[in-house]
Amino acid sequence: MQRVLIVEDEEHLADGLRFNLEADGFEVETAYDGELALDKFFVEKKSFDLIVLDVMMPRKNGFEVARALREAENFTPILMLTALGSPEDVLDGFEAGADDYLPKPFELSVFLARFNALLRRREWFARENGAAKPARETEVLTINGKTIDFDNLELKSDAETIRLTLMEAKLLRYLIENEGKPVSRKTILEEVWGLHEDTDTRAIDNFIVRLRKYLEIDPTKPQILQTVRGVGYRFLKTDL
Amino acid sequence: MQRVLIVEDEEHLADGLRFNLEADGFEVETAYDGELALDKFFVEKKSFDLIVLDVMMPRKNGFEVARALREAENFTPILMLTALGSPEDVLDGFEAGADDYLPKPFELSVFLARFNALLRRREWFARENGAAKPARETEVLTINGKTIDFDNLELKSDAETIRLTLMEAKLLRYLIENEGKPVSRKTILEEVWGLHEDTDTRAIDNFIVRLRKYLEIDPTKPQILQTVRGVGYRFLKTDL
DNA sequence: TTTGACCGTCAGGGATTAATCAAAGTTCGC
DNA sequence: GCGAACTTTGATTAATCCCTGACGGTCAAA
Repeated sequence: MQRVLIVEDEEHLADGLRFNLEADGFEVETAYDGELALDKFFVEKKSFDLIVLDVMMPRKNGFEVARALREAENFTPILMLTALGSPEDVLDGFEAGADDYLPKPFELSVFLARFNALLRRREWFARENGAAKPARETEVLTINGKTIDFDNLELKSDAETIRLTLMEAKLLRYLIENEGKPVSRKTILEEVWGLHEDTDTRAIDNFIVRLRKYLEIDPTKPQILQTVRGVGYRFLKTDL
Repeated sequence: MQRVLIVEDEEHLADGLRFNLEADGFEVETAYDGELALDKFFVEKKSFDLIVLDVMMPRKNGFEVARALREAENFTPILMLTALGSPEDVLDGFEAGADDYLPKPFELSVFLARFNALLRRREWFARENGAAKPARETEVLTINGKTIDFDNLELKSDAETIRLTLMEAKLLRYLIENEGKPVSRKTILEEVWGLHEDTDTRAIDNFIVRLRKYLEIDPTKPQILQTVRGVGYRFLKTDL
């Protein structure tokens, strides 16, 4: 169970947040001013997964609390909560060590979204750091007995394995993503080549020819990479 | 140097952000729509420390890009940037996998604060976790009759024993860990050399040449350490 | 059937990227 | 500091991609 500390002097708001977070399965503690908050860490030696921290409080404000924690090498994620919404205040918050800064009043749903985003960031960093590298999601598609593997930039059949070049892969990938839908030459140039100018080129045709040789049973009778005259091309998945 | 990807179709805004981030010492790449952004990851095999992601873009919007990345187990922090500021839109953004959500128009200073907060979060998690690295399994691999022994940095065949240098071993191990998958030069420089800058160097090539001489039956026709033009290299295990 | 727009195809060249190798630089132990 | 082992640089050569542009074929409307 994840542990959360709410530091907020408005009891009503603190209780409201506690209620909602507990409903979501969090273990919640509250502190009604900055001094009490710091005591949780430095006197009671507690630790939390996240701190919800108000700025304007008696005795020690949120900025001071955040700074004190960071100075003490405590890097618990902080979601700062305050009525001060000017850019200067926001900057102060981040500068003090906040991870997010949410001006009051706020929608509960938005609060929860930001709250959860902060928590999930930890999970994600942990996964990124590769402790567990689960089986690689190989993004594959099979056409005419050929397996398209964008992860490895290759196209395998029983007989052979063809290596796709960068442009081949980009184009094919784009067409597949728009499967069934005709895509105009102009759009392809923009999306795949990044060309926004209106150039007359046979470049696309060339790649289509090559991709057809790779994929089609009979390249002269395209089933999968169809020409849509006057428009462009379309990828059509006939089987699986 | 930290690497940032800006995905934004308004060229003016993208250029402005690039200018400011580069001034702060970041290495910036831009993509002008969602498709091009995904290509950076899935085709060019690049990696970034942070993504600045616009929502409203042609062809593939920011929500879709974010979802696609998270589904592919890519957990690069995302700072979402958009004109859509209603609570529903914010929720959509976080639900798609964003780490922060900043409505346009925004003050540059606020953008930079949130941007930096996201990056520093990684540092902080790393510090929290100490140096918890998973124990390395001593795996022995045999290629073309040569046994690779990373423990002793040796490469044994019947005839001889080749001693691997540190860099040779690091590079080889990294390629083997990504067996079958092309790894970009940039990624190799980051993961093996620890260089985050964009240097033009032939250092990798040199080691590839050497490793090929060690491992390949015919170094002029690489079977195991293949070149993937425009991307980098890939280790391919042909037999056991 | 004619006509013009559109598409398929291919050879060749330009541009980019990689391989190679020698030489210089770096690091480390002694 | 010296020398050996290791790594990187830089210039040159080689490879490969991708685009250009021409030509011929095909399609559909008049």
